[in-house]
Amino acid sequence: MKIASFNVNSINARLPRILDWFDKARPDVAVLQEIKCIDEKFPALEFEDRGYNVEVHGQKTYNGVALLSKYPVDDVMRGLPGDDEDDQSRYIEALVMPKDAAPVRVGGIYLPNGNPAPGPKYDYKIGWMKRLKTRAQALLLDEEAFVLAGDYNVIPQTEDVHDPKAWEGDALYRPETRAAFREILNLGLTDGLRQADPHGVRYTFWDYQRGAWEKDNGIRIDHLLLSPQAADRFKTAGVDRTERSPSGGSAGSGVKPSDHVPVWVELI
DNA sequence: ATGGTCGAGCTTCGA
Repeated sequence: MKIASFNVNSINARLPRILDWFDKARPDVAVLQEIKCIDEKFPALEFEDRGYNVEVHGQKTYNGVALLSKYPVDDVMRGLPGDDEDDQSRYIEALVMPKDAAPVRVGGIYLPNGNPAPGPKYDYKIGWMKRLKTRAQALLLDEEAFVLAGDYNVIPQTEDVHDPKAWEGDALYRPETRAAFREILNLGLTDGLRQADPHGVRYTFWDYQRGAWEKDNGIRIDHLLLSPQAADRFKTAGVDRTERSPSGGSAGSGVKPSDHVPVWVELI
């Protein structure tokens, strides 16, 4: 069972290229971030044609997440609990029920960027991370397999950034940010990409500016966190780096890439 | 050398 996460930076700006990736990668479940559209403008038919059940938590212009599953889903939750004032569409969760395997709960995450830091946007980010920790704690009590996948906007470790000095003080790399991420991991979750390749440099994002892709000036900010029951079913995980190439894809050639690439984990 | 790039939707903001 393959579970993928992809920050698409607008689903409608590069739909052919994204569909081309789906046809190649064939994830059983995918969570998408920064779809940048309301529910009604999400191209659901194109995914339903490929056999996916489509759940969307959209928003005009900014943010927006979706969860696509080849298997039936239940218990769909839109929005991260813990703050009734939060109207940003950054979280979607569902129980995925494969035919021949135990269910897996999948959470799709678009964690706030938080810049400039310090400031209100950074406070929102740290508050959101505390709410995510609370959600993870609640899910752990059920002792079921779950995967929290998405754009965490967190660079966990020094080896996850090309130039650590350049990122000092940034909301993605501040000590408080990394500590909040470690708190979530230390509940007992497994970082899927790290599990697949403990010492590998695997960036998932390259800025559009300053020739970051050409110079491989990347950062690792997209992550797949597994509950103990999901980690017991871990097979492998990876990063589809070629999707960042300007000419990547076949049906999608000529369509500009997202600034993120897909990440995925395979469970038994 | 203090620039440079995207996307949505409107002439700016967020990343």
